[in-house]
Formats: sequence, C-alpha cells, structure tokens
Amino acid sequence: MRKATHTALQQQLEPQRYIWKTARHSPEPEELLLSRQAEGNTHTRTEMEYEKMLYLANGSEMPHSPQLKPQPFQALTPPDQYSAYADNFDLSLLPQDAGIPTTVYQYNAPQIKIECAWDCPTDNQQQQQQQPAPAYASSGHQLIPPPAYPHSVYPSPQSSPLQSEFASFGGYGKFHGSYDCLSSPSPSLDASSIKQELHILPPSPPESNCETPSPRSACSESIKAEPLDSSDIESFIDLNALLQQQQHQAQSLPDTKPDHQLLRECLEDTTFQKKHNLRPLALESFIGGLAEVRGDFEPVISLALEHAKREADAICMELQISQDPNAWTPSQVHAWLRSTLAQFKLPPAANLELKFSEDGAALALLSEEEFMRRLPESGSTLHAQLEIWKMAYADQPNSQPIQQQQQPGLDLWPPASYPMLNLDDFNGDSEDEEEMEVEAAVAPTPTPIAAVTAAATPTSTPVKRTSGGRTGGGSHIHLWQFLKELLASPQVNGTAIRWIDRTKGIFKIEDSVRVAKLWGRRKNRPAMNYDKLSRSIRQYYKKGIMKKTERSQRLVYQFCHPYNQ
DNA sequence: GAGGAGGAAGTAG
DNA sequence: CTACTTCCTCCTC
Repeated sequence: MRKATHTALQQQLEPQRYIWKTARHSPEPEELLLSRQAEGNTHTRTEMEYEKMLYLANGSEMPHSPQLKPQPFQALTPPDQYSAYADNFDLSLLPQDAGIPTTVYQYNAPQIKIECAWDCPTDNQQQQQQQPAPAYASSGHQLIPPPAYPHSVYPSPQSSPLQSEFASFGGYGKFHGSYDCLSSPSPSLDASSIKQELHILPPSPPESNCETPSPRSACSESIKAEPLDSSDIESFIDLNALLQQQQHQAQSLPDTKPDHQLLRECLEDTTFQKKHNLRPLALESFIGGLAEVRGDFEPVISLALEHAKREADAICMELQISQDPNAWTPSQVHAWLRSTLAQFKLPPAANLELKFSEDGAALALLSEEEFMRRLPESGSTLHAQLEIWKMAYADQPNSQPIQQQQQPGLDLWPPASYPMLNLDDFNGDSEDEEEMEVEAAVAPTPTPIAAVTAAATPTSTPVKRTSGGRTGGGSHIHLWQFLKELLASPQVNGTAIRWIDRTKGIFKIEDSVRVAKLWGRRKNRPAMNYDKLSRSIRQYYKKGIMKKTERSQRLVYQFCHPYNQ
C-alpha cells in the first residue's frame, strides 16, 4: 500500500522538469528549455515538500503517515516527519471580499472567491455570509489565488512538449481535476504563475508580454515552470483541491454541514507560521519585484543545467556517444533520437534513418519547425531535448568542440574564435523569436573543421585564435565572421542573406534590416542599423577582407581571398 | 528614399 | 592599436 502510493507519487512527479519556453507565437525570445528529472531516491527538500503538498491537497494518504485522514482536523497533524505539512497554510491565502487585487494582470476577482469558483450551492454562500467573519478575513494579507490552468490549455503530452512538460510538473498537472470546475468566463492569471514567469522570463520588450491574443490572459500564454523553492511551495497550496475534497466529504456525510469547517480550522491554525518563521507572500513580490526576481534566474538555470547534464551523462554512457551533439555521427544521432523518443514515451518514428540523415552538427542546426515537419508528433520534444543537450554541453567549463568530419552543407567558417552559446543570449531583450532562433542556432554551433583548417594552414585564414572556442557571448566576433555564420546557416536565417556565387565569395544581403539587427544584438549594439553595418563592411575594402563586386549591385558584397574560402 | 562611398571622430577591448 | 561604431556628406539608382 505504502509502496504503491509512493510509486504513484513518483509517477506524478516524474518526469519533473523545469521548462521555460516562449510560446511560438509570442514575440518573446527564442525558447529556452531546461529540463530536469527527479529521481525517486534523490528528492531535494523542495521535492519532498512538494510531495507533501500533493498529499495534503489531494487529501490522499501520505506514505509515512497512514493515520492521516482528511478529518477531523487533528488528524492532519500526525506526529511524523510530514506533520508540518498541514501547517503549510497561510491564512492570507484565503479570499476575502475586501482587498482583493483586481487591477494587475486582469485579475478576475470572482474566480478567486471560493464559493463562486467552486460552484458551491447557493445556500453555502449565504451560510458563509451569515457566519461571523473568520479570522483570516481580517488578516490584511494579500490574496494568493489558486492556480488556474484548465485542462484544455494542456491537452496532451504529445500536443506540445512544453505544455506537456509543464503539465507533467506535478504542481500543475496533477491538479487538473480541481480546476476543471473552474468556469470563469473571463481570463485570469494566478499570482503564482505570475511569479514563476517573473522568475524565469528573460527581459522582454515592453510590449512583448501581452501582444498575443489569447482566450486566457495573454501573459499567461508564456507561462514558464521553474523549480520551486520552499517559499514558493508554501504559497502554492491548492485551496481549491482542499475545498473540493471537503465538498466530497460533505456529500458522503450528509450530516456534516458543508460550511468548510475543516478548511477553516486548517487555515486558522497558524502554528506553522510560528514554527517555520513564515511570512505571508505579498503580491508586491510578484508585481514589483521583477528586478529582484530576475536575480534568481541564473541559479535556477544552473540547477536545471546541472540536472540536464547528469541526465545527459547517463544517456551518453548508455549510448556510448559524446556529450556534444555536434560530435555525433548519423548513427549516433539515430540512437539518441530513439532513446529520447523512448524516454518521453513518444511514438517510435518510422524511417528514422531516412528522416534524419544528418550528423550531430547538422542536427543541431535544424529548427524546431524542421523537427516537427519530419516528426509531427515528437519533433518539438526532440528539438527541445536537443537544445537542452546543447546548452548542457556548452555550459561545461571544459567543453571543447570535438573535431569531426566536414559535412557538405556547412561552411568552413568562421575559424576557431566562434562564440559558444551563452545564456546571456537569452537575457537580452528580444522582439523577434525567429531572430533569437538564428542566434541560438548559429552562435552555439562551433565549426571545429575550421579550427582544423586553420591549424593545418595557418596562413590561409588570418584570424586570431582564441582558446576554448568561447568568447564570452560573441561580442568579439568580427563582422565578416558573423556574416559567414549567417551564410552558413541558410536553414536558420532564411533569406536574410544568401550566397550569390559561393566560389567567388559573392553574397547578397536580402534583408538588410534583419541582418543589421542580428549583428547589433550579437555585438550588444541596440542602435545598430544597416547604415552602420554597411560602413563596417566598407571598412573591409581597405583591409582586403572584402571588395566591391565587379558590377556594382545593391546589397551585394564579395569576400576577398582567402576569406571567400 | 534607400543604399553606396568615404571622411572623421569616438569607443571598447 | 584594432575593429568597429557613430555621424556625417555626397552621390547614384
């Protein structure tokens, strides 16, 4: 019994991943996905506490406290190690008619009123009104509304890996039943999710957050999950689930008055606050604390990356492949794809070898759209996982590009001073996720062939070499190198820039604005435009890096030898 | 008007 | 010092 319960819990929690990704239609930066799988016997404190909340919120029996029963209230505080869970209620979490914030994020006050949101009988409402105001009503604390993620938003694990992973993160996904009865006609956004988003989101352009129309709050479209720390968990108790549980009890026990007595008793008990020195979670921390919250971003990434690395290490050992996706051979790519499909219980792909003939380096350059085109059901998940692997590898301090065979579609350039993907890329403001995709796909892709070439023929490419292939975010990249990057990744940058005569090094900038913006972002020059970029290009005339084309054409430039190699 | 060419001064590593 | 960046004027298409 106890084992079975615990197994069920593990199933709930696993895979427990931390995902943050911008919705595809959002103007937010390109997706940044990090995942993490919790291991049953290595639960962190946060996970343990979260488990407890699951038990408490669902009214189910906790594995270590068989005597725990939904009622009476005293039973909620068994003398076992989980006993403190019943204390994890903050009275301020309760709704109150006065002081409900209604302005920010289009907060929908009626939805957070327990009686309304839970479709309780009218007499219950009347009863509530007639009863003396409970203690919490005068607490003056900010209200933390319950999570409001309707099922329909996360339809199935396959429909969107982000959504599914988000849903699989126990705190949201396992409370669906509780939220199904929410039928608010207007959008809402719970404060917990707001804080999560603030925690996770890179800085966004001012208008980017709410541009996208949505049946729910536009802001909530880009909800991100994150590893919750203990304070977050304590603010995350599902009152709705608890209330629903009590409703069920009321139905099964007709003699019991449906007056939420149990809940009230639970919530009036403040011993946990004293015991754990807890403070109510103020709404200001959600709304006004953006700057502070962002400060927590990097540790979260580090934590998630750490787990991603561990996960990747295990799979690398199992598959006998490099940790660097760029080093994979086609057969290793297939092995990784199959392993990932199995890991996520995705349908096995037929003709995998035919659909993915690339080696790892080429695979790493594929866009999510391309993955989804080849594997509609699982492409997005595979792409997301690959991004995680790339990030995990790029984050390794000693990660070195592994030399590999040259592949036909890839350019030899730029040489070894290529920047690796840097998390800073995701922190800058971004208004075009496609551009971020270009950067994410181009920047992190080392071209070790070039390093080999440069080493073999040191005079062939007059480029300074830097150690480790990392240049701290790409600010040291030369313009001609950057242009070669773009030219080498046509599948990513599309028609912004293209070769006219590859052998002569003649290329054309088709979208000058876009190229300039990409260049400006890479160099952290927000004011960059094509005028300036072209001036820099013209400086290359003197330096012998570029030259005017024989027949002058607009937006057409030519690399000099040996830069046109 | 957009883009090309180039001078000149400023900036950051 | 280098490699841009920024600003500018003039010219061409």
